[in-house]
Amino acid sequence: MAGRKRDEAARQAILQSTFELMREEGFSRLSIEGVAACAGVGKATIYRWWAGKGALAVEAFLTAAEPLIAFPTSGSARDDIVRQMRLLAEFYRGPAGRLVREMIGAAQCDATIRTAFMSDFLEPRRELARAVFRRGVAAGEFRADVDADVAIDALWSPIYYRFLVSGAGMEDAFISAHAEIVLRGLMVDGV
Amino acid sequence: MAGRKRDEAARQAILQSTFELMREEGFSRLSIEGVAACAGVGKATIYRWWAGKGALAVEAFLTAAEPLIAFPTSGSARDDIVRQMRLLAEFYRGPAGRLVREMIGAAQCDATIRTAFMSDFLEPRRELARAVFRRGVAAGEFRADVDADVAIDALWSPIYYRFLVSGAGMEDAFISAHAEIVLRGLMVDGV
Amino acid sequence: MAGRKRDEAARQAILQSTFELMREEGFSRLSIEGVAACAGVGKATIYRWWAGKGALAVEAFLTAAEPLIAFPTSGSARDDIVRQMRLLAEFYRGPAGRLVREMIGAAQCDATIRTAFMSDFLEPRRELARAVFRRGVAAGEFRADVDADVAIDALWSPIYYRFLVSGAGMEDAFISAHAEIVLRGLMVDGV
Amino acid sequence: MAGRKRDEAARQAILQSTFELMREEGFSRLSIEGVAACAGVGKATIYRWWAGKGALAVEAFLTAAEPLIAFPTSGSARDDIVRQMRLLAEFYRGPAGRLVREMIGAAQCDATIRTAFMSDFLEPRRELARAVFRRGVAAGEFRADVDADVAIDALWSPIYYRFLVSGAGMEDAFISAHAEIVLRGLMVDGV
DNA sequence: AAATAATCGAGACGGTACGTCTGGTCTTACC
DNA sequence: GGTAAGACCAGACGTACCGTCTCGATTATTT
Repeated sequence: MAGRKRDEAARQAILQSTFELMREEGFSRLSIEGVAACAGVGKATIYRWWAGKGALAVEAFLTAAEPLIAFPTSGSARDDIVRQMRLLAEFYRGPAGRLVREMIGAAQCDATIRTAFMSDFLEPRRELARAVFRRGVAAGEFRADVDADVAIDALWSPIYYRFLVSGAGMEDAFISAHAEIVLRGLMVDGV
Repeated sequence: MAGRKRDEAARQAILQSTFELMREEGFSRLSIEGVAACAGVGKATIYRWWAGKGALAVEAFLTAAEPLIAFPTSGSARDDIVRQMRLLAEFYRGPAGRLVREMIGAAQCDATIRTAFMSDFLEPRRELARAVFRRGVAAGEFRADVDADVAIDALWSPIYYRFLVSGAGMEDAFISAHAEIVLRGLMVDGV
Repeated sequence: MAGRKRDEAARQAILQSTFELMREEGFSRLSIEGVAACAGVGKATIYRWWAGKGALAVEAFLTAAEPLIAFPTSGSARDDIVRQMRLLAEFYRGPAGRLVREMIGAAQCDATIRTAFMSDFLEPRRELARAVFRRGVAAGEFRADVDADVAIDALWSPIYYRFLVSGAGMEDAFISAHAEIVLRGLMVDGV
Repeated sequence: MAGRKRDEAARQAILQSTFELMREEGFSRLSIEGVAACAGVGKATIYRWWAGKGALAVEAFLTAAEPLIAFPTSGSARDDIVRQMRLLAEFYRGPAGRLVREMIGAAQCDATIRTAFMSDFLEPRRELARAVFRRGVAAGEFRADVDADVAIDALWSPIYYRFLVSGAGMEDAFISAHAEIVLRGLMVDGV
C-alpha cells in the first residue's frame, strides 16, 4: 500500500535551515539537532532521508549554490581557461569558499561526503573544463599529445592547493603567472 | 620558581598513544578521552600541554613520521624535483597518507591545526623545494623570471589535488606526464 | 449512514497480537507500534478504537483470559472461600499472574486502565465472593453484623499484598493459616 | 589514585528536583532529562550514580518522606496496631500516597524499584510491626501459635488492597471494622 | 630538613549532540 | 468511510566526549 507522501515543505525547510546555519556558523558547528529545531522538524525526519550531517550539508550547499556558479565559456580556449580560473578563485575567496573548504575537509573523513561532493559539484565543472581543453586542441592551440585530465589538474590544482593547504593568496596576478607557466607547457610550439 | 618538572615519560606516552590510536581508527575517531586512557594519563595533563586534539595529532604525527620523510637531493634540479614528487606521491599513497589527508581535512575547520601542520610539516618541505628550484635557476636549467613559489605550486599541487579532492591515482606515469608539462613551461628555451 | 463497517478481523488480529506480545515480553515492552506491525494493521486503526495501550491491554487480557478463570462454587461457604482463595493464588502464581501484576501496576498511573480492569475483571469476581459470603451468613456460618466488603477484603487482600507488594509466597499453607485467622473472626461464636 | 569526590550538593539537588517533579507531575511524567535540567546537572551525573528513573525516584521519595513517617509505638499492642493502621491509611490518603502508589505500580515492571522500595521503605516498617506483635504475644494478648508475618499481612493488607486495587475508601470506620474482625481471630480466646 | 609549588593520575562535573525509539496525529491510496 | 501504510512532530532515551574542576600523591626547588 501507499502511505503518506514525503513532505516537500519539510524537505525544503530542512535544506534551507541547514544552509542558513552552515553559512552563519560553519560546517563544523552544524548539528542535526540544530537543523531540526530551526526547521521545526523531528530529528527522525532528517535521519529518514539523509545519511548524516555530511550528506545533508552537501545537498543543502548544492541546492543553494548551484545558481551562483555558472561559468561562462566563449572566445579562445586559452582565454576561457584563464577567465574560468580567475572566476573560480574569486568564488572561493567569497563566502561560499569557506563552505566548500569545510566540506572538502569533512570529506577527508567521510566517503559519503567525498562521493556526493565529487559527483554533484566537482565533476560537472570538470567536464566543462575538458570541453574547453578539447576545443583548444581541435583549434590547434594546445598540443594533441597531452591527456586532458593531466592538463586540467596542472591548470586548476594550485587554486585548490592554496585554498586548502597553504592558504596563500589567489589574486589575479598569481593566476596569470601560474597560467603562463603551464600554458607554455601545453601550447603547440611556436604558437 | 619551584615545582615539579614536566614528566617526559608522560609526554612520550601521550604522543605514542595518539599516533597509535590515530593510525588504527583515523583522526576523526581520535578522542582526548581515549588518548588519556590509553596512555595511562589524566586528561588534564593533555590539556595542560596541548591546545586540543588537532595540535596533539599534528605533533604526534610529526614525531612519528619525521624519520620517514627525509627527501634526498642530488643530481640535476630537474631530476631531483621529479624524484621528490614521486617519493611524495608514494608517501601519500601509503598508510601515512590517510593521516595527512584527515589532518588537512580537520585543518579546514580549525586554524590551530592548519597553522601547526603548515609551519611544522609543510613549510620545511617547501623550503627544501625552494632550494632545489633556486639551484636549477643558478645552473641555468630554469627560467630566472619565474617566482619560486608559483613554480613549486605548479609542480606539486596536482599531487595534493588528486590526494584531497579528486581521489584520482598518483602513479609514476601521471607524475611524469604532469612534470613534463610544467617543466616545459619552466625551463629555459632551447635547453 | 454510508461507509465501511468496522473490520472484525482487524479487531481480532489486534487483540490476539496484543495478548501474544504481552505474554512474551510483558506489558511494559508492549507498544502500539509493535501491535500494529504484528497484527498487520495501521496504528490509526488501533487509536481509533482504543484509548491507549492500557485499554487495549486490558481488553486483550480479558478476551484471552476470561475462559481460564471460572471459579466454581459449591459446598459450604467457608470451604468455597478457602478453595477460591487457593485457586486465585494458583492463578496468580501462573503465567497470567505476571500480566495481572503488570496491569495493576500500570493502573496506578492510568485511570483508564484502573477503571477498565476494575469493572471488567475484578468486580465480577468480587460479586461472586459477595454471593458466597451472603450464603454463609444466611446459613448461619458467618456473623450477620459484618459488612460483606470488609469481610471479603480481609480474606483476599493478603493474596494481593503478597502478589503486588512483598513478593512473599502464596502457597496453600499460607492461605490456610491466613484463612484460619480471619474466619475465626468472621464465624459465629461457638460454631 | 583517588580522583575528585562526589559532589554532595549535586546529589541533594538531584534528589530534591526528583521529588519536586514527581510530586507535581507524578512518577510517570518524571524524566531523567527533566531532573537534570531542573537540578542544573548533567544527565551523566545522574546515570553515574543511579541505575535509572526507578532507583532515583525511590531514593528521592525515601529521603523526602522518611521524616514524615515515624510511627510511634506505646500502650497495648492491640491499640498500637490499630493506631498504626489509621496513621498509615492517613498517610496514603495524603499527597505522598500517590507517589507510593505510582512507585509500587512501577515496581511491577521493574525489579530494581521493587527491591529498593521493599528493602528501604516497607521492610523497616514491617519490622516495627513484628516487634509490636511479638510484644502482644509476650503480654498474652495474642495467640502464640500464629506466625507474625501472617498476622501482619492479615492486618495491613486491606489498606494496600484498597489503595492499589479497588480504590475503596480507607476511613477510620473501615480500619476499625477490619481490625475488629482480624483481631478477633488473633486474640487469645476470652480476653 | 621543611616549606613551597608545580605536576601527575584519577575521575566527577555541567554540557552538547549523538542516533534510536515510541507516542500520537495526519495524509494518501485502496477497498 | 474504514483501512494499511507510513511520514510527520515531539521529545525522552542512554552514550560518548568535551573541556573544566577538584582531589591527594608525587617530585623538585627554595628557603
